Amino acid sequence: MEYRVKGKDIILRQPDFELSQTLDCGQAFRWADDGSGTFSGTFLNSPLTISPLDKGDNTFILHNTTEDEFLNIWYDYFDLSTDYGEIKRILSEDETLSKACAFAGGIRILRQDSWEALSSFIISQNNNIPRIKGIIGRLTEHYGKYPSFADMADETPESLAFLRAGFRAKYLVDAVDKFNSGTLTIDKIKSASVTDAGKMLMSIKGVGPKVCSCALLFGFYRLEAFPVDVWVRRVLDTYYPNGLPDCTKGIEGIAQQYLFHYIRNEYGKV
DNA sequence: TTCCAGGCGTATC
DNA sequence: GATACGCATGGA
Repeated sequence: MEYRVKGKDIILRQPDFELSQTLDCGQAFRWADDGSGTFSGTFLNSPLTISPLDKGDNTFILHNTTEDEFLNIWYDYFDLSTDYGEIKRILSEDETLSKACAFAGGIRILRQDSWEALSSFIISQNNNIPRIKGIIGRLTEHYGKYPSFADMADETPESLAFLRAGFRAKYLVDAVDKFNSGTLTIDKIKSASVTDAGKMLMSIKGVGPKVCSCALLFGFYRLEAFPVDVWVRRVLDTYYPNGLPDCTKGIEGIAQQYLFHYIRNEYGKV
């Protein structure tokens, strides 16, 4: 990772990073491509627009930000301290993963806000990505930002009807209530073992193994969490009937992202 | 019209 | 513990 300040922008050189693969691959739902490959989005209360500058040189422009904001927010959010080149070398011991890494080598795991990731993946269940984005878009438009669980304390399934989230609204309300009552806290989940953290998350109605592992991976940066959805189920059935290869140990979640992107392409449905 | 989408709760055996 | 089924919504 190298960067320099240029006026109001930051010029970033970062290999193993591709914007659409990272920002529009189903791990986050609030980044929008303007049609030219420039993405705009928000983390916590900080907005950002980021563009590819020179694909061959792995350079990007972070528009209208400061060096402080880059180092304190975006450096962590884009997981720039992690060497994905090394991770891909490790995973590429396996033939299928080697292909997946080659196909989608620009994926990075975003270090998202825990509550946003958890609530987003509650919304994601038995749903498709365009509609997930629509529901989350209505939620953020309504609140003028992504609401915290405290912001949503008075919501009921009925008051959330405007989301058109269907049966998921009551699950969102249950999550909101459990955090506002202190039955669950983000800090406790963060500091627990991955097993205990999973149990806490699955005490929420509407959070089963899949939503739980997505929340752990994308909202709590637990790289060993391995979400199994219909797509990954196809990968496992096709390539790994006897389980994941040893090279994925500890970084199953990253492997999952490469495989998820790869299999969706194989089926011609990206 | 029917099927499906980054699943899960519930009933039933 | 496994399996079947319903669930809100909307695009294909």
